[in-house]
Amino acid sequence: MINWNEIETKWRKVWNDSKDFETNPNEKQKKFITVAYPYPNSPQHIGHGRTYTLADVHARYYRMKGYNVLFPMGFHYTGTPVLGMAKRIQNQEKEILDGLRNVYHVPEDAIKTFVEPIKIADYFHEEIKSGMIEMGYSIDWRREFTTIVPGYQKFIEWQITTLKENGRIIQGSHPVGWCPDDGNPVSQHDTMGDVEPKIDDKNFLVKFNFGEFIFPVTTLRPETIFGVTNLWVNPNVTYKKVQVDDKVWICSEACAKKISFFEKQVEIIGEINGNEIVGKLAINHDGREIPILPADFVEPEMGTGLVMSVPAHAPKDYQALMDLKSQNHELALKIEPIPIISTPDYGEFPAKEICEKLGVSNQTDDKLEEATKDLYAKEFSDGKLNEKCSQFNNEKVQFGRDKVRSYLEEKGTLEKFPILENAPVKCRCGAECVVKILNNQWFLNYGDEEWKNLARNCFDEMNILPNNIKTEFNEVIDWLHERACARQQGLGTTLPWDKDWIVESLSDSVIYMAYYTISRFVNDGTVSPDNLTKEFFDYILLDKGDIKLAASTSKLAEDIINTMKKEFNYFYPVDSRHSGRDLVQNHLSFFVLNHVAVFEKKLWPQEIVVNGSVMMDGAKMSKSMGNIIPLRTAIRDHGADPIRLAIISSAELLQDADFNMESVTGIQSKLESLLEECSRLENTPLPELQAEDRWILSKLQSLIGTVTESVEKMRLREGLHDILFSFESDLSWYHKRVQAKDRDDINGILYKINSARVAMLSPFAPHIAEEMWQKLGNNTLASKTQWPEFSDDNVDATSIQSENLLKSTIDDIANILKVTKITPKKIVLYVTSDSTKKKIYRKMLSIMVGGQNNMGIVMKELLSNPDTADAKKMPDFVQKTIKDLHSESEEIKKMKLESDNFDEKEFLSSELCSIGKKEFGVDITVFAESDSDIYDPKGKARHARPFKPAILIE
RNA sequence: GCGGGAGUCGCCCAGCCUGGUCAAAGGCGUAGGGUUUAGGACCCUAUCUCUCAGGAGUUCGUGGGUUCGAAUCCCACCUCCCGCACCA
Repeated sequence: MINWNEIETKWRKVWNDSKDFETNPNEKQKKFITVAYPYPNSPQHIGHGRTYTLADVHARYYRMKGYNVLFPMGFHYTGTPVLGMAKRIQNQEKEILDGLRNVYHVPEDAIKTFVEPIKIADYFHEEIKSGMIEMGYSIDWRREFTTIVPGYQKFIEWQITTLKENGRIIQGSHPVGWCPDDGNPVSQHDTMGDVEPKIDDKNFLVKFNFGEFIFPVTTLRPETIFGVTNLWVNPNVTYKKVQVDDKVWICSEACAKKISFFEKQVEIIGEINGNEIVGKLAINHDGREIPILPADFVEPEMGTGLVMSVPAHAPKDYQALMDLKSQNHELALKIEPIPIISTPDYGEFPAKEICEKLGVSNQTDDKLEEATKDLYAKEFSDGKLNEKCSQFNNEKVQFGRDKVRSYLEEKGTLEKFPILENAPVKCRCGAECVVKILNNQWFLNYGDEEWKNLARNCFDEMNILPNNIKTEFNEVIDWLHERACARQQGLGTTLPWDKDWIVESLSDSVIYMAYYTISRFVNDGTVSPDNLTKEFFDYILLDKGDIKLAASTSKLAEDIINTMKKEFNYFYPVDSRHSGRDLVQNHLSFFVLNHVAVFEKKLWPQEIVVNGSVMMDGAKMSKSMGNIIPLRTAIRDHGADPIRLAIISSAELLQDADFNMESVTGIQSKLESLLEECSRLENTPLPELQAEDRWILSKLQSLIGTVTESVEKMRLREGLHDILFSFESDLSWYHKRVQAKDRDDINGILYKINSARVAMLSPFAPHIAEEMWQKLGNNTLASKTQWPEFSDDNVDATSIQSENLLKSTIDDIANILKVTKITPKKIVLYVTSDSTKKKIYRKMLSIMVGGQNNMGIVMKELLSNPDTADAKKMPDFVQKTIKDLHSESEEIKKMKLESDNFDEKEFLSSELCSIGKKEFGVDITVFAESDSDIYDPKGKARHARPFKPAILIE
């Protein structure tokens, strides 16, 4: 049994002592690899470990390739979650305390300090950092920071100011979930049951004129304004007369309350009964008179408590109208639905059709919900507005809706009426949350086409791994619009020009990688945060202004400024940014958008690597399921390397990785046996190479080639599999061959093979690879050795073909034995020696190497050449050979064509006899077709073809 | 609705990017054998169908297409999973 922790601690100390991962600029080419930093409100679990592990493998690989690799890390303190946690801890809420004690195993005296939000972040910061160190991540810790240290805040102030100066920030209003009691915005962490308040801002308020009053209704479908036949009011409800700014609205009391949060002056000044309104007329946007009718389905809590009626397209409206008609309601009898949308699968009156189809009985029928949902979806996706919609005639509903919306907005008859989609949402204080429209909010104007185009430009030239996620990025860029970049609470940096606001957490984490390049100077005291002025950053990061200005405002010596500037210029741009796929829609896209908004093109990011999440035994990890394994626990129990490999080997980049114990133990035993093997091997000279030696060394070359390619493309699962598992089958064939010959001189060859394997394993499993490397007798570090180079020269084409011949011949013999079920007494092989056949074979190779395999064409070619014209006499041979070659890969065909003919008879007699005897227990004799002493009682010899010996078994 | 991903030989899952070496790796299960006092663990062999000479047939969600050739490329359809914001 390996003591993983002991080995790992040992090698971590060696790395640490030699400061291998502390990276400063030098004459070598650089790679700047970064991962999205963690938010420290819980310990990291195996899932978090994935992104960091992938990035670490990447970093370690490039280090071995000879690059000067910078792999830094920071901690994202910005935001509100720890605030909510602290509040809950202060309230002694059992749920969170239990979680801290039982799931996260936080010591009691630490929990006591958690009433202070920063203490929570500090605790988990250290916890996460320790885990990263224990995982063996090759991070330059000298550059570490949190996002609330003064230096970083200076940087963020500079960033946000620069964005504002560049015209990227605008001001406007937007809706948030809001606790009326606390007077604060609420997010997931502030609500009971941790529900995210979801705001539907596709809901609109449309105003009708009603005498001196406004008669407001809400709708999700503003385009249906053209099909309104009447309005609905609940006759049993007492409505309020409400002074809203300079107008008086009639609406429900609930509505009055809602709009009071929409930045309006709201005052209830009177009452009016629903039935008082019934039968009266209101005026729509273009002056048409619309009668007001009674309906029971109208709920005062919904919207404004008033409804507009579009009976042609809204099943509820249709049914309510029918109900009234059946009561011979005088006004209702005069009303006919006005169809305004034509939809393929429906006739003129879709609402009527669907109500009749579902057999709706009256306006309180539950089936109406389904009918409404179906019809809305169908009309949205397939419907077109008709001529009743005047200038919007022929627009598809999905586009027309927005046009109608802005048309009405301009007329002043429509405004936004955002609602809480998942209401009721309760704040932790117990109050029911509402939607509040915040005015004067600051936005990053991601909707700006010119900005989007810069981002598209950047994406086009960037390497995105895996490549198929590129379309998703394009989608996100298309779809992004203004995004709030400031909040009123939480940790972070205040807006320099508006101290009421704090820079929002997703906006202060977009170009901070630049800060890594200079943070070590702040950390070691060379400069203090006060020195980091706007002019200083302008000069260092944007090459704006000049050294004199930077020096005078920052009060720093010019040579210090120049050193820092050089360091930034050396490491920037970011060569690779790693992150989980959940950040595609926000962080990674913002990362690009902000880079293109701040930096010139040569400093734009070069690559993004996106990975999927981690499942636990096939299930999603979650606290409630109790299947979260803290990373540090896992390291302690199983070792860092086995966990790294289990994460890497279970899925390709974008797929969800499944973590399970079997794979961990499987990997442990694999590593253990490799370690044992390494301990047995010594660096002895290579023996004189035999066929199988040349073959396995060729295979090693292709292993190096494929693993290198895999790692370059971050297909780490594939690469790791090739190193650890796929190559095993080649090795076992090699051992079979060697054993059949009773050889004991292969130590040097195995040493060479395993040295390459261990070196390639090093980025994946760095600790155990060092141990193996040492056991192989090296006194250098595996992590500092050169990545094995693929070399074409070491690929022996002949040995690959001959080994294939050997295997296929053995397969053929086994196949015959299986089918015939005879017990062999004697096996005889006949190889072709016919020079005509060989000539034809080579000629066919040359014809077929381009992909040609049409019998007619091949034959024509053969006959046109006098050397191979004899093919006419052996069409059977030609046909079978086409089949043989047809199933060979292009690569092998080329190899065969390029290499000289080798002597099949000699090879098979010397190589097949030993291994064949072992396999089948009888002697194998090999004849050439033309041998004078040939033993061929059944006339099999003539069937022999190149690389396809004829076989006789007795 | 919009967007993304997936559907493979009893099950899980690779292969698809870069078409031919694919009846298709690996694991599980199943069957036979070995080892073991027994159990377990381990090792070997077999595992789509047919076939007493290395062969043939039918398979990779469904239906088309491109190609000499398709699990792999293109189109359509069906089914399942995930994300849709001011939150890290």
